[in-house]
Amino acid sequence: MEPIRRAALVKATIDEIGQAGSLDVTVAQIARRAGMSSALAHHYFGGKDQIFLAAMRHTLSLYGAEVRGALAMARGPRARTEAIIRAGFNRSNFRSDVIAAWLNFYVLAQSDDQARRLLSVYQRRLHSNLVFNLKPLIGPRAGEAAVRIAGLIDGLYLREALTRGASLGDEPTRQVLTLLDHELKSFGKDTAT
Amino acid sequence: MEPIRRAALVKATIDEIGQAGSLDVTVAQIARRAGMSSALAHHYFGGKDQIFLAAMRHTLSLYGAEVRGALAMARGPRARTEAIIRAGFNRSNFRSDVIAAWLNFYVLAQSDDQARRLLSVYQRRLHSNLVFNLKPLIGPRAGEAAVRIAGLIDGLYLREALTRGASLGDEPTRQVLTLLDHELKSFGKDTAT
DNA sequence: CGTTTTTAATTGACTCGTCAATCAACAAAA
DNA sequence: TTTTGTTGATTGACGAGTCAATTAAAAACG
Repeated sequence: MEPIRRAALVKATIDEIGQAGSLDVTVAQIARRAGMSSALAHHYFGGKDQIFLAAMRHTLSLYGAEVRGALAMARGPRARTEAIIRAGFNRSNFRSDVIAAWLNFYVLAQSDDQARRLLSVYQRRLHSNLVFNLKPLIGPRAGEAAVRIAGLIDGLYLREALTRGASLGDEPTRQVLTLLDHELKSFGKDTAT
Repeated sequence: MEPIRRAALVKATIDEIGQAGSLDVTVAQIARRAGMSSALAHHYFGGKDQIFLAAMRHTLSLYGAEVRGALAMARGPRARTEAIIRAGFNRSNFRSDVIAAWLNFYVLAQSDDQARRLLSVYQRRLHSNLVFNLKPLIGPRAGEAAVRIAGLIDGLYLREALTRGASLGDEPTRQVLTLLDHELKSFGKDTAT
């Protein structure tokens, strides 16, 4: 029973946060949505914070899986870089519950050490994935280029996530791919330090 | 008295949110920090939400003033673009209370219409400031370039804001300026479409 | 100028609701 | 009968918002 209940609670937590837009949801709401009493939620998770963290971990691990999946499909460094970029702007990342999870994750990361560590794991993974695939293309400039590409992914995701109604799909992806082209073309031009 | 009290409450709200990292602060806490009773806070603002919105507006208007100030100092489109970029990474924007304000602002913008509108005003202002100054430099490509520059500003700000300890100052600025160089240099290269 | 009336500022005490967490008790499987 | 799953009821604390009552300032009046 335990794993089933835990999974149901995690799912319910994500849904509830998505609907509220914030972490301001009660254990009772979560438990009700998961079809059990609030006492049981406490029994399995110990407290509200732990439920939240489990839900965050779950959302992040889904994103990680997506990136890994996209990477597995692509052949060659250029295609793999593109795959990483496209994964970030997948439709699934713009479901309102996923958006809510990320934004509240950022808020939480200010004060909660576990959240910050979790976040930095995913940031580092994105960065090193980019560097690994950019290196064969542009060599030592891969590091800096990766910072820009990752930054642009984050920034455009944020804008897109907060602009209701105007989400026309792959415009952000196009923008990042254009940046990628810039980075590739300008390779070797001014190698001054 | 009224304007003084309102200002004190706004200030106290920003400080309190900064310390908590979230909007999870009580009216009583805010009022105490502002040196008055919670009843008075309700008297002047009507409710918690309105206090929050006033605090957000205040933070955002400070940022707006900063950008305007930086713009006034700069001569020529290139320098003005640079000024906008530098303003975004000003030390003042990385005070913990300002970071907290922005992150919680994003969270609020998901569900609160006033917050979303306020946010989009500032996004549009940034965008049109960039376009206006990029146009003399790169013509019709200014629009797309502005999206990328603004996106990178947002993304790198986010990273920097959430990376405690590793804030070494002007690295994000450098990255965005490098992007700006890319955008300027690649003008006219592939004018396809 | 002194007195009365009006208005603004201010609060302590209170209401009503909510919520996290606990626990004792019940059910059901092993 | 021991372990696991489950809940209703309860507790203790806290918090937003209200209100009647108090003081202080200002305006109107004679």
